Amino acid sequence: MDSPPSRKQLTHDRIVTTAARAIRRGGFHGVGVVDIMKEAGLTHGGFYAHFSSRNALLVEALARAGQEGAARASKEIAVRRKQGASALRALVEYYLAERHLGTTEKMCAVAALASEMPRQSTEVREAAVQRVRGLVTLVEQSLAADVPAANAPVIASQLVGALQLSRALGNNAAGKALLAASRDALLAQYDSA
Amino acid sequence: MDSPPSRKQLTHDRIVTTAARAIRRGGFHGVGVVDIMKEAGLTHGGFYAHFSSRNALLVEALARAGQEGAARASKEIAVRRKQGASALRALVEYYLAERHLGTTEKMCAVAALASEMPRQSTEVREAAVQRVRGLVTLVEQSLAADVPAANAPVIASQLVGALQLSRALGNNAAGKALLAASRDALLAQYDSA
DNA sequence: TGTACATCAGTGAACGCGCGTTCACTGATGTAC
DNA sequence: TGTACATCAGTGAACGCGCGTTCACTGATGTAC
Repeated sequence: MDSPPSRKQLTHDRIVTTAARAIRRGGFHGVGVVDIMKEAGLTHGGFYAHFSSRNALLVEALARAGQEGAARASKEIAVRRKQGASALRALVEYYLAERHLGTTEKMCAVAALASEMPRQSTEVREAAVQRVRGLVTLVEQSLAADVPAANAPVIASQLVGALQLSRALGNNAAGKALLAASRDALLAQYDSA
Repeated sequence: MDSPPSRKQLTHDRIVTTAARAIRRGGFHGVGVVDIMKEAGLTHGGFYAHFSSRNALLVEALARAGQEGAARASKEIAVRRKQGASALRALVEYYLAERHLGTTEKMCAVAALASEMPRQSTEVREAAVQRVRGLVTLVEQSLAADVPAANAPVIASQLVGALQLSRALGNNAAGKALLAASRDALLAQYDSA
């Protein structure tokens, strides 16, 4: 069924992957068509053979950022689980790791973009809603059996809020302290172990 | 000591107030010099008699947004306290009110701008840190005597995260449900009453 | 109290620049015979 | 297997537009005498 991807599909993919990182790094407004094409090793002229508009790229980039973020989270959670952590502890310690104070481009799109989401076009906002849902699902899957699933959206909010506020404080003692305090609070409340 | 404000000071103030609302409505990138001046009833040419750059306005606007937000919060909290709510309940019910799903321009600058803060210039980021600190202080002042002040940053994160995620979900049932769940979770944990 | 002048806040045209978008073209890939 | 042609992905120059910023000017305010 899957024919091997054409050259064009490969290029399209590369542009989307590049954009998925660029928006998490620089925000929706932060990187332009020219920069993304350059970063993907192309000239900007070919852009509209792949996307009907910049907006269309943003939609695809958000979806890609979600896939990448989920895949990375699963991997990192698996590593921590093998070391004996509960699923929730694994998620919390991964998500609120100090490393994420400085790097946003490979992390959660929701944490990177949340406050800009309501200001986007309809299509981008719809893609953003899917990202929020995806994050909530990820949390849900990490809850211990005795924690009701209804807590997942609240925990997701806490994760996002904590990462954003600590990033706003900076990659320094203040930021790290807030991360640590948030990890402790979440684990004390929801980690039965 | 305070001489009456000059005409120029009054105009300056009006521009800053306009900008403080504009950035919460449209984000740091969302509104330009021309729009802000127009909204303040002026032409854009006079801008640089008041500010050395757009960036300098952003710094002042953030500070103003903080003052306005704090004043509004105090007022709203006082109203709820008079009706018998605890300080924390008053804060939580004010901050996570459904009304704030649709309106950002008079609400908390941190919730409106958090994910954009790390991408700003040094001066704007410094002003942003002050806004985060201000929010934490507001929370701290609302904690019951038996709740350690160390919880304030975590609670602030939860407030910001919940408001942002529910705004991202939209001004609809999904958004309202997340707000309500977050209010309940915060009050169950920290409101001793 | 009235006039002459200096100061000053705000105007509006203009600038350079970067953005999203378009398009005629090129050079490579693939197909027909 | 080789040649002739069609298809197609990507190039690079150009566009209109809006942005932040500059500046010569105007009209109002305030001061000196």
